[in-house]
Amino acid sequence: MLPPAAAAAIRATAGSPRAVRRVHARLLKEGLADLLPAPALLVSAYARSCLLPDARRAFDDAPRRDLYLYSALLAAVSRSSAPELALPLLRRMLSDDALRPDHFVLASLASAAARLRSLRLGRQLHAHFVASPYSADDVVKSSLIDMYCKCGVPEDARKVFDSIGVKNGVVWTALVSGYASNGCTGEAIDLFRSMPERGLFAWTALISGFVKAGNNTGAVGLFVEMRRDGVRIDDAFVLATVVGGAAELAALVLGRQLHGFAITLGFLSSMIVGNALVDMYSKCSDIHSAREVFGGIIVRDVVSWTTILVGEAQHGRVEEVLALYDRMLLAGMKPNEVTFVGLIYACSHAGLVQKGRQLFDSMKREYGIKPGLQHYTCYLDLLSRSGYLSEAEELITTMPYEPDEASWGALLSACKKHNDTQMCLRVADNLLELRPKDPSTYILLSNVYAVNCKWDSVAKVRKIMAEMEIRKEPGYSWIEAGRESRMFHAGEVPLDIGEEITRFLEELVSEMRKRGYVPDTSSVMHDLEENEKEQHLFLHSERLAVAFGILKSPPGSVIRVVKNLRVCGDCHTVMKFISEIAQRKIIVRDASRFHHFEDGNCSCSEFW
DNA sequence: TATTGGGAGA
Repeated sequence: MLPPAAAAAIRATAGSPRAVRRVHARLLKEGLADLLPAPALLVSAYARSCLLPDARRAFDDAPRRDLYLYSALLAAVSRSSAPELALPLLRRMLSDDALRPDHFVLASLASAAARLRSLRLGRQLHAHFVASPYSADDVVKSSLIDMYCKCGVPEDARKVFDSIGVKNGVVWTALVSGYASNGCTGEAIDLFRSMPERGLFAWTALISGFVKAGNNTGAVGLFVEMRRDGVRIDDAFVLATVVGGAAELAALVLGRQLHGFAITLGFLSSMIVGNALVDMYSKCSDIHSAREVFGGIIVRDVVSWTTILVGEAQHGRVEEVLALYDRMLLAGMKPNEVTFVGLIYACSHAGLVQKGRQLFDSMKREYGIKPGLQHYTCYLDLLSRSGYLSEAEELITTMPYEPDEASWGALLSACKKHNDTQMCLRVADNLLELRPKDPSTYILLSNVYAVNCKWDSVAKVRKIMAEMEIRKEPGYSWIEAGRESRMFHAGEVPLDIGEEITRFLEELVSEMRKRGYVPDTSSVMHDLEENEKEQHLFLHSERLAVAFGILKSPPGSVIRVVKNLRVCGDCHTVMKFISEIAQRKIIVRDASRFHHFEDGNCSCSEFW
């Protein structure tokens, strides 16, 4: 038996990699490392220090594999970034060591199934659990509740919930969060209100569920209510969550208020709040404040670095992105798969083919990260945008993933841009076969076929659109004016100030024409006369919003607009003209990136 | 000896 003092020493290492290694070395030297329960304790200690490879090694070095050892490693694996590794471990446990899973093992496996979103595995575990001697265990039940919610079937979670006699806080919050994140707002609120005690944990679960379901306005409202209720904010999770909601809403005024609030509560140096604020400022087009907050985070992790890096990338600041990456490596930080999405994306939007190629290679070679479909799509975009069309086509057919709508779409826009007619038609046919979901893809396809006079294909595209009842999602844009935000819909002139806006836009257009503006109506899908098409463009929502902004804000201030779709080519041109004529900096966040318009130019260098 | 719920990046 391991002396109690030695067991206590292992437990006391609490998340410090150096301490675990030191204690492990001492145990080896004193010949205690194999005494039970040292192996299981070491596995857990390594796992708590985020040293999964070391935990695995400790597992492999153990003289005997028992349930304790398995449950320690399974708990670590199911919490890790690769929960799928729990499955081979389970098979090994069942066949090589002939061990039956107990409630500890079942709880961890259910949590792995939740993270893998594997309803099949989850249901199998549930069946096994019900037939096992542990079928009354509430910890496994809370894990199953979470699994059903994460797999999108909160009604099944409810059945497990109802089977629990005395419910603790974990059980309640698991289901509240599950209802909310699946968009079952009413159920979430009802359950929340019927909780015997509503602590910070429950509020955080509810609010984060709202944010996950995209109900950001609701989340902010709940946060206000929580404050009114006088709930003490002991930890920073809820702030990070609600700041994330403000980021999605692009609500800069609200975001600034939350920032001030974080300072008041003393969470300014908190990493998770800092990370959320960096993302919020970046999504609210205020990249300067994002940089400032990033500079103030004392202990930065890979998420902090990746957040600011992706922010700079979306704002088109390639030099900053590459400089940040160097600083990140110098600081000893290991980039992950998200970091590489940001890096390759930045290179793609700046046409840095060699640099992007080098990064794509180093991801696998130096960091052992297997490129995902998203990486291939970014890389494909980089090659094809920069004119390496045949290499891109070769890549799309040889890459280890089935190309999706985004991959073919990227290739199609590129060969359209580079006027490779034959390839355009080949790619378009492939894309059409996928029966894309995104209406803008059909617009692109229809344009490509129309330009090449493939009228039968144009007809086919239109027929599919009609069949699938695909209509282009209506465009809308919003802009913050004072404390509230104002929304503009394409083609709809607001009653109160519409006249003022249209008059102003007309003035702008006539000045633009003097400077050489010719409307580009190729993005208008409808069968209309040319002047009617121009009228359509004239009322695109971002123009209404920008005109409103210029009219209603102090001269010289920055105009920030958010749009739900991508800006069309013509609006992009118009924004450049307006920034020059009105002498205003205009920042538009569209569905894919940011455009900073200033003195007739855009930060995206025509890459979007 | 171990197990469950809320958090930040695409």
